[in-house]
Amino acid sequence: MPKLVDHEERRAQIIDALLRVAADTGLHAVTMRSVAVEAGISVRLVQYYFDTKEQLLLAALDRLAARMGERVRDRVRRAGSSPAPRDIVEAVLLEAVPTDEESRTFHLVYTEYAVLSVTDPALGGRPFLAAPDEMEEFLVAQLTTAQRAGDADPELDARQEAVVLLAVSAGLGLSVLLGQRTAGDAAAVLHYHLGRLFPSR
Amino acid sequence: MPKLVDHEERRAQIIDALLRVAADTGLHAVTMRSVAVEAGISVRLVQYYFDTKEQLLLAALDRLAARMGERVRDRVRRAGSSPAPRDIVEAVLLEAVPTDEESRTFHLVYTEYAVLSVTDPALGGRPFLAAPDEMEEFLVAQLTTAQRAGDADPELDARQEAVVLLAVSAGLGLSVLLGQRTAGDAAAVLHYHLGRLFPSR
DNA sequence: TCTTTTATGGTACAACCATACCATCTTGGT
DNA sequence: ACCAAGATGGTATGGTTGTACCATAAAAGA
Repeated sequence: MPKLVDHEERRAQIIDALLRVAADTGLHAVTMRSVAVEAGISVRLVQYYFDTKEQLLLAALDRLAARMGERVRDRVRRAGSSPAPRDIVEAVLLEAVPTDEESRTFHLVYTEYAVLSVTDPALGGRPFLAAPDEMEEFLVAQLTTAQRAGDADPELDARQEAVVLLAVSAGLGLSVLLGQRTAGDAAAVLHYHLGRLFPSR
Repeated sequence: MPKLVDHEERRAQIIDALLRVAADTGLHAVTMRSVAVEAGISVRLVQYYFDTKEQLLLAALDRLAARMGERVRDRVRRAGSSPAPRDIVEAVLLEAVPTDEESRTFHLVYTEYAVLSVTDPALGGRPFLAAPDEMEEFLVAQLTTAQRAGDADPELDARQEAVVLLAVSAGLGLSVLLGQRTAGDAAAVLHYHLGRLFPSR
């Protein structure tokens, strides 16, 4: 065997190029050529590591979803020393608001994929379903914990409130992406809403 | 002068064809040819009524935004006989949840445009800004009215709550579009949340 | 009836796209 | 030292897209 190239590393490098292209010229501008140019390699190589464009797009989506999962888990872990449900919930939901550049890229491209999946059958079953469901269960658990601990009104319907929380963070994140609101404003609104859910005492 | 053709009607017919194509094969599948086929006319005619593709897309976006404005105003008018702010707010926000097929088409295509506008400079300034701002002011007004009438907790920050409402309805609408939730569920969640904002007594 | 304007069809063209194919280095094993 | 296999470059091909161009039918005004 010849040259020794780490395939996974190469693939990651190409996918990162794709994400950069998608983030600043749109998912529709992602072509074999544009990705190759952005990655600084030849088109042939993109073909070599991802046989077809569809496979390239699917691989990029997988990486995106995995990376976003990591980011959320990191947030939970970092806020995990103080086990107050309110802090955990706020940390997790804040991940939906694009603050740093990486976050913005991820959410923009992810949203582009999500919208595309509505009409493109090839993206049909993808992780657009699983992740939100997990998240909903997680939020329900946190809310009921808080209720039992007396940190949240026991009259609340935890499941409905969880769905509201998910919708709020998605809506705020989208408005930030569209440039209607700054990330700071969105974070403040989220903070306010959580303040109503978890009365300080 | 010859044949007598109502230009506006023709243009509307073509734009409707575009919306149908965009709604069931995606905005990326909107091409001069696909629109012409869907409208049952020749490509040349599409060129004739909209000189360039960009102008066609912009005209379609304008029509879309206008039509959505109409729908919201209709809702307000229909719920307007009983002037309870809560009913008005619920009616308006429910418009963001795609129930009937026309509503689904509109919101899907509108969302596709909105996401596209992030990366496409030609869609830069468009109505993605104006409409939400108007809406925010409207909601603030309704909330403060309700507070003065004793129908809502005067402790609430009307502006923050308005932003939350906007985010909730956008988030719920998106989740319905993505097939994560039914329109009925989304409406129920919205109803629940409004129930918390406007205590029955 | 003739002409001028409008509405339409068809086609050609240059650019771009995904992909298939052919060739050429490079290097690990023998 | 050689060779087989992996890694890469270049190019050809068939299809699609937006748009420009050339034609013609139709009908309103003279």
